Amino acid sequence: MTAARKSGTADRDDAKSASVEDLRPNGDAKASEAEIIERIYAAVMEQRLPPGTKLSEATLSETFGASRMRIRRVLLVLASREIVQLHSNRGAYISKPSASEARSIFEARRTIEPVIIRNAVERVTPAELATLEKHMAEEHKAHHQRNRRDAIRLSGEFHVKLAALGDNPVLERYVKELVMRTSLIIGLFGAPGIPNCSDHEHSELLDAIRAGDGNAAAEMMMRHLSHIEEELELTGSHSGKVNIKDIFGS
Amino acid sequence: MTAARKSGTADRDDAKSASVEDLRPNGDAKASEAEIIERIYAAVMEQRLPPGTKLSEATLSETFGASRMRIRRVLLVLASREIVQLHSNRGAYISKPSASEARSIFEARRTIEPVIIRNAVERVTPAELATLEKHMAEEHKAHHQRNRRDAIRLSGEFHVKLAALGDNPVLERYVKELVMRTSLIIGLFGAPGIPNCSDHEHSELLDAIRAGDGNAAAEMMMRHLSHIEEELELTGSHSGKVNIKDIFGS
DNA sequence: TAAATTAAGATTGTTGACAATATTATAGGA
DNA sequence: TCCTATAATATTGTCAACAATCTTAATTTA
Repeated sequence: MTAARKSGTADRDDAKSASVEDLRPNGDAKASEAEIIERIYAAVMEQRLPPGTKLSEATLSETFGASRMRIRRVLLVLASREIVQLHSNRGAYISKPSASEARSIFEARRTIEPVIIRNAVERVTPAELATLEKHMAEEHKAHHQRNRRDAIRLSGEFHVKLAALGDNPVLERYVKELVMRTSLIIGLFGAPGIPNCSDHEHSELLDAIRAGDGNAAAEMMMRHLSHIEEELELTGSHSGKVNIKDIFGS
Repeated sequence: MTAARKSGTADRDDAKSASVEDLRPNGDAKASEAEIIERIYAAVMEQRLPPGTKLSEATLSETFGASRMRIRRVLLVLASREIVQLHSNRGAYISKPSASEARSIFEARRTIEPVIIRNAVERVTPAELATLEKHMAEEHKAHHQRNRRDAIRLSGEFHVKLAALGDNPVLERYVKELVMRTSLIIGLFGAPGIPNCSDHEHSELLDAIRAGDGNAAAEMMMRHLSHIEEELELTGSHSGKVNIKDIFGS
């Protein structure tokens, strides 16, 4: 398995350093299907499972103490959410969104999230706002401590938590999926050093919500998402090179 | 099975008249997984499978000549799209969206579809426009011939075909799912006689596209979706009565 | 008669073994 | 030495039988 790195094709195989065992230090207790999905979600959000990582049934089965059939179902669900890609007779791999898909995903987010935050402004309770503020504090902390993993995860979760306040389960689900896929995109197209989602902008979003200004909040969200996209390198040429640097450069 | 109708609880059990065999006159040739899903999609779109219909594995297995395992996978995919609902140990049923879910779905459509049609206006080719016009002619015809099933299906498909022109596979997929669920909503909350999606408004949408006026198209789409929602009876009280009348009243 | 209990039947959930395919390792030839 | 062909291994796909659960029918009891 280690020898596979030597081939320098660069387009096809990467993300072989990461393995499924990274899902947790020791996972042996049998987990429910939803729990397994949630753990894989978390691993993707923290970029512990980079795009292209193979998820073999046997390994997952061991890791989670679940039968192969159950793993199979999990993989099918993840595939239907476009988090993993199923290759016939070849197994399941963490999705590698193309630059084109990335653009579609960001357009989708710019379409949906401003509407959600506008609803959230109207409906948010002081308690919910406090929760968001607490979340942002953690985010800030992780960012300053150079805790990359937590920072990435929390940054994404902020959008998911916000979406939960929009009182629309349908759009909420879409945002959750899109945030997840954005995490993959950042792994593929994000510059290594640069923070992908500045918590300062999250702070401004909260300001607008606190002020009860739906329009400002929606506009800020739009800008925020555009900024994230702009910091990526979606210019067609490379397709799977950047993240290799990322892996070795950290 | 026929005796089950006698119970008059009205909230729980309905849609027992429709059965899985309605999926096609005679389906025996073995179909691929995607084909099975597509056929069930079509049946839902034409309201041949009303909300609440049970999809038993054995019957589906026979109907499509597929093994039970394959049927199981199909049902899982449909469940992940929220077209069917899986009850543990009790089987799969065509989803019955609540009034609240219905409102969320329409809000989602009003969020997404105007953006898509705006993109479509910019990109549409004469050939694609001709296809849409042809589609609308069929729709018109079915409507005038009082061909309820085709009218319903074509009306939904119009939105799906339009979404395909938006050059955003992500949003396109969401629209497809939402249109499907809208079909279920109309089955549950739609008034029996009234047409649910006047083809005249589709015609106006095409006019705006033809004129290259993105704003007008987007606004028209917004109005159109609002009209569809307004023609439903989403006022909380009833939950599964209207469609019984629908079934018997036609 | 109606409600509750029990038994029979049908449906779903799960397991393990087997078949088909892909991947890797080995051997042979230019 | 490098490339090709072949064999061995590992992984995924499928099936059929079994277990668990729910639904329905029959039976009993108040």
